Amino acid sequence: MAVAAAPSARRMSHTQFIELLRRGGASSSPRHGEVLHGWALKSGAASHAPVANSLITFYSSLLPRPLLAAAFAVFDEIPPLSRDAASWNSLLNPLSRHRPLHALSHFRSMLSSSTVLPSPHTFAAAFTAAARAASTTAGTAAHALACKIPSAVSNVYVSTSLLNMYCKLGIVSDARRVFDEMPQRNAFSWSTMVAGYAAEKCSEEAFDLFRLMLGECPYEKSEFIATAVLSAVSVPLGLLMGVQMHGLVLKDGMLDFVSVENSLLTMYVKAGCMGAALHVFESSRERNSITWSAMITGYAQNGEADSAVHMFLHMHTAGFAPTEFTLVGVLNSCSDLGALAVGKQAHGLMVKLGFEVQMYVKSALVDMYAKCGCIGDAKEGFDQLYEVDIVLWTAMVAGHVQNGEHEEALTLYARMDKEGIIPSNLTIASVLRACAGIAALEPGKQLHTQILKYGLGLGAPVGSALSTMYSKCGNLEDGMSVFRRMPNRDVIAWNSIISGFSQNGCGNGALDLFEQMKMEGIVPDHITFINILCACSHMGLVDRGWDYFRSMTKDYGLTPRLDHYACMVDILSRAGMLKEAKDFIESITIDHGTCLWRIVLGACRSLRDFNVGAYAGERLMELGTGDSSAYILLSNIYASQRKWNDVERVRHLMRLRGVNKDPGCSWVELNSQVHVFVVGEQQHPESENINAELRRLAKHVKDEGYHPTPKFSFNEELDALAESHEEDQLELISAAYS
DNA sequence: ATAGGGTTAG
Repeated sequence: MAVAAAPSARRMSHTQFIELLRRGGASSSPRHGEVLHGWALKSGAASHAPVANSLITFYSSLLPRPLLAAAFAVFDEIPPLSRDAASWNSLLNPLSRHRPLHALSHFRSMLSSSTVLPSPHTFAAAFTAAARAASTTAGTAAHALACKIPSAVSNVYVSTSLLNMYCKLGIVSDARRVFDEMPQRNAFSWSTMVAGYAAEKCSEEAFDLFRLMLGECPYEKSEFIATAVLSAVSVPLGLLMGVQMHGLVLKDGMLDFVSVENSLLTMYVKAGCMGAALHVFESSRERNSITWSAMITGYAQNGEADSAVHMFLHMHTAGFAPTEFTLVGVLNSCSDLGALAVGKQAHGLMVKLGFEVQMYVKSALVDMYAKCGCIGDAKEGFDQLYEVDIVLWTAMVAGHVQNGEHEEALTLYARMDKEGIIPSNLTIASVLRACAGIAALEPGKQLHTQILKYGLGLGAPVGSALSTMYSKCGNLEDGMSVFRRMPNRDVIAWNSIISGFSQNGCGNGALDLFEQMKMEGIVPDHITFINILCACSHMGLVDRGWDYFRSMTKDYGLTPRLDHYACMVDILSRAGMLKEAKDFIESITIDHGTCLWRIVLGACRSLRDFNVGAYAGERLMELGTGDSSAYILLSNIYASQRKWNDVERVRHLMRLRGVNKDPGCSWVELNSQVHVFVVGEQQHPESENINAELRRLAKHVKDEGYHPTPKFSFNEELDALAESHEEDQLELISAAYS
């Protein structure tokens, strides 16, 4: 190393020293500085401010990690009276980036040192520190001080830093005031202000400011401002502005920047336009891991989980290593799809790449195992953790809820509570869903008091979950009163209350609420239409059902999903329009599996329509359904027509496919004791008394004039099994005991 | 002589 040659070093001037120190830049080895540092100490040059300041800068700009401790040591070695403003500033600047709180105390020491005055550089760094430390107090104090020094606030560097500070503190109105009062602006100032709007999701302000810039100083546009505007308009309703931005960046050749392309792609993802996103993706000249992540999480978040998984595999083939974002995206999709195999593959990659330690990646993993039904694996991952954070607790609780293990979710929550873990709003929402799932009003009310205790308020998702809990417990009035008190009612909140009305037999109320929702400017989504169509089904409103079904696509651009088709089939079937239901199903182009035919078959049973019934049943046989009741219903239809060959064929098919009927089961909780009843079993110690009481009730019902519809079955045993699927339990009881 | 603003997109 030429630097270390002592004789020449001894004769070195300070200027030469600084030049040598700067030579390698940030990529120098620490050793390079240490040698020069040693010389500076020996020769006494280290007490000269310019030399020491350069050393501080050297140490603190080393990559990949600055040596802040060494920089501090150099600062401490300068005799206090020899320290100039640059000595303080050269340390303050890196601290503001890497140790913002430390930077703030360094700034205070500088102010009280009384040997130097703060310079514009000082304020630029102090504002950055306050921004990074998220300290509004320190930031506004520094701003007040800077106002006393005219040269500071008029400086474009300083005022841009101040602007950035207010943006990062989330006080965008003050940021705009700083921006408007700036004597001079450059590309940084414009993009910082727009990024501030973007962070607050002020799409229109960001877009307008960008257009203002294009008019005033088009030469200042940069890829940074383009990405900032695109990020600002990346909201569900930002598509119109987003498309205009697409035109602008295309015209300006900005798409050569992969960052701009990625932002554009993300804009389409957030607008739910995966087709357009895919188009951008496919026509991109350059891709990086962010491009892939954006597509994968985009598919995951837009409910196209299989495309997400496909994209993930495609990424792998293209030779890109997964990132934590792609893994989380693919894990979330595996959760939705129940795709355990791919999920395990992602788990393997996670371990290999060392992402497993990141809390939110691990949460996604636990969540995936929980939702794929491997609650044991989920629990294992969960229990292995040294310190479980609230996100993971919530993932586990939500996993139980998702798996239908509502009691387990409540138990886990009780454990959390006992261990003194403070729940988040998401935890509470999940536990409320568990309560709603089992109509557990008491625990639900206790959660309501906890919401008050922790001051969680009725925002998303707590308010909606609470309202749903009350409605599902049959307490529609409380559901409605929670809904009324929610500060911001989003589409989910409206969906909750609409489904509450619909499920509690208030179909008209549900439809009124739907109109009210639209008047308040809330855009209905897929779920809204499921609720509305269900309400129509309950009320037998065929024409209105069709109107809503069409409106969904025509007015809101929503593609009907299986659930919507199922609701329509249900509406037609309940109204006795079985032929229409059949034709409707056969006009559907999406894969609808077995559920639509099963609805028709069920309806044919109560409407005694054997032709459509047999037709639907045969479709189910072709599809190889594993639903035992379908075999029983079809065989009963043939039996009632005395088509014994067909009866035998269906029953043979059922045996051949190993389809078994899970016996119907119900349970009642009484004084904290759960009593279980299984069809065909007399296990309960009080069976005899219970049966006697049922016989008495059935007789009473009969005496009151209720006569159950005669069944068309020939096989009572099979029919009783099919019956246990149906809602009308009373019919079974009276048939069995009359 | 030495010290300065924004690291965007998942």
